[in-house]
Amino acid sequence: MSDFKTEKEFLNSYNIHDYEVPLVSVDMAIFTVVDQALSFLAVKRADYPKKGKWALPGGFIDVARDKAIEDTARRKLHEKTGVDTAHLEQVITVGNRKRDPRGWSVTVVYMALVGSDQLQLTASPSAEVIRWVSVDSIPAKLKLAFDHQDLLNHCVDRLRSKGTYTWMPANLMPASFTLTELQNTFEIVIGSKVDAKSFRRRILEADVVEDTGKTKISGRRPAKLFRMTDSGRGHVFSRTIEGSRS
Amino acid sequence: MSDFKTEKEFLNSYNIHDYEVPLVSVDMAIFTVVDQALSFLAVKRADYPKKGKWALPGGFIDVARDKAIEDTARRKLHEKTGVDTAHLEQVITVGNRKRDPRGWSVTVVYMALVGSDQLQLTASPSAEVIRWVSVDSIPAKLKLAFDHQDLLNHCVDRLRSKGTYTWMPANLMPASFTLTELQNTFEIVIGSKVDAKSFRRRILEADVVEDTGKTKISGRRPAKLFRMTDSGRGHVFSRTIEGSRS
DNA sequence: TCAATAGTGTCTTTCAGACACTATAAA
DNA sequence: TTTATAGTGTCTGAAAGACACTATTGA
Repeated sequence: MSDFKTEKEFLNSYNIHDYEVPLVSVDMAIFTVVDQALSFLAVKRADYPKKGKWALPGGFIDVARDKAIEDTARRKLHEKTGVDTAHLEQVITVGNRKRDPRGWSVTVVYMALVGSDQLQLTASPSAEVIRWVSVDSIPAKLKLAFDHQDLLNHCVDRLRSKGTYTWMPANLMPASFTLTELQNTFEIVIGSKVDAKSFRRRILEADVVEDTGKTKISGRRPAKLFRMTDSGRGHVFSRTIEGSRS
Repeated sequence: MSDFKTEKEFLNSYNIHDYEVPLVSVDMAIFTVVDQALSFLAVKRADYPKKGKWALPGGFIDVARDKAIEDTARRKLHEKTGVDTAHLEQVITVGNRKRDPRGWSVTVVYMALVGSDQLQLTASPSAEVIRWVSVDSIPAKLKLAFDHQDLLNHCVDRLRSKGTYTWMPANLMPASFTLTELQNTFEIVIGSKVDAKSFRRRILEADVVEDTGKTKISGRRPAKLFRMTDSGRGHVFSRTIEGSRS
């Protein structure tokens, strides 16, 4: 390094373009439950590289527009789904020389959970095609570009794992829901059946839901409708729920 | 975007320096236990910006040398401590417009745990001054530059939290250790006393240590020396340990 | 009244907390 | 023989699993 006299002098002479720098992007795994299956949002790439291939939604940080990385994530989420408020969580950052043909590339991966009621898939400006895909049965045609399958797997693992000891999967629910519907969503997320009594005990004792006073009539006996409490939003249970022991 | 005919044509014309890109760095919270206190490694910055201020060790990705981000982290770890093998874990990525005076900056933060026996602080090439600092009592003179105190707090929180349900803190131990020493380290990490019987039961039933056959004579009754098992390396306990209930 | 779904009672199991106890060495 | 530290026996308590049970509706 040269020897500058002051910080100001140093900063005046500093130019990022004098250095070999990596690309930085944000990629997103946006989850919801569609037809009883945990699904993520896939987009067909409208531009090079990997034009026409399916991938996770994402893009570059707009240093003029985005104040912080999370803004980039929220912007992308809104562009694709029209949704603003949702559970948004940073999962991992992957960076290496190989993952993008344009060169050394870093991507910050976020996971978003959206309620299956609140989505209205917005056609993005670049007229990309967009669709929900079940995480367990991705058709051969939808093989994801770059290392996006790895990134997605990371997010799915995190979601499944947190599903056993946090309240997180509740963010996949609509504004009001029955406990059976909630249990069903948890089962889809963690991938195994859980006992109704244990599940209800856990939820009701944790103060994470409140009765709306309404009921839902669909099957035979009407079911009470609940909503999430604000206080429960980040709840972590003291033990994991595992499903059947045998 | 322009309309290229092929991916190759697109890539040939692509130049990262045509875009406004953020800086990308790696910062590290390197932990060990010194004098019964959880401590991290602080370095006195040898260059601008923030020359002369204390900070977390870190630096830019060397796109020529580092194949992947973790290589950058391992390189920094080795430069500062001379240690190669250690628990290394990505904690968070922070990126925003404000954190670095050079401009929009992203840092990928790693946490490393090193055994208090295996360190030999290497003077780094830029002749930085380096020292261990207790995380709970950082002297005013060592106020960290940039947002490094926030980054450190994130790492400490993660370590404390994982200390209650994983085997992670064992990576702070020397190659062999007594269960009392191990318990002591866990107590330092999680910040509360734990019951000896509960602790031993948990550890011994989890198959994460094995008897070395040797004993350590220091206090009165000699204590058995154990070592970590390889199989236990990533062990997650099924419940948290909390320390005293009252 | 029966089928189907909602919701409960209650016993067992697992593992942490509490704490009194025994064991083994040095001085 | 005392004292300090290592290490154990065993009871209690909290929360999950198992599963049989009751409740409420529509057909």
